[in-house]
Amino acid sequence: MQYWLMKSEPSTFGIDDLAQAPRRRSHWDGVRNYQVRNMIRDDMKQGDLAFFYHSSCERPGIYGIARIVREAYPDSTAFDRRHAHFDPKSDSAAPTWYMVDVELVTRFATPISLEKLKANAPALDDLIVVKRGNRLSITPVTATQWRKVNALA
DNA sequence: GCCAACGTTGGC
DNA sequence: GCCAACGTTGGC
Repeated sequence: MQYWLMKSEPSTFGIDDLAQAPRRRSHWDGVRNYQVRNMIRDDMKQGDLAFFYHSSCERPGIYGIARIVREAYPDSTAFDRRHAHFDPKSDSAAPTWYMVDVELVTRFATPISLEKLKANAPALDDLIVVKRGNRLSITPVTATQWRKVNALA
């Protein structure tokens, strides 16, 4: 059982979208980075929990918790010529890109802003998302970090 | 809108 | 295999 942090732009897909999805479940598609691909394909397991982070928005921060309900399977949007995430190099016989399914667990009554996460240094210094220049849309979170962030919520 | 940071691409 | 150019991300 591992912990994660999953980033998304709320203008594209935010925690409200997940809350309104049927059974509060959705694909997490569009991963087009090899490091992230490897993590979701090789390390992410059913039952893992993840912080739902909003980026590129007015108040970046952690808005709630989601659970991995389906492990990695081929990301069909990579094969869809009309899709924004279409990847002509991806072969359906040997898929390059994978996605998982997530289910909303909790929406925080008060989101934990990036500002607040940073204010809790050094305890959360190593939380990858607060690091400058981090561009990975999914990052691992240690059990200690998980506990500390939850204590802030 | 700016810009730093980073991943990817492609010429050599 | 190197590395400059380019595109993207994401906070501010």
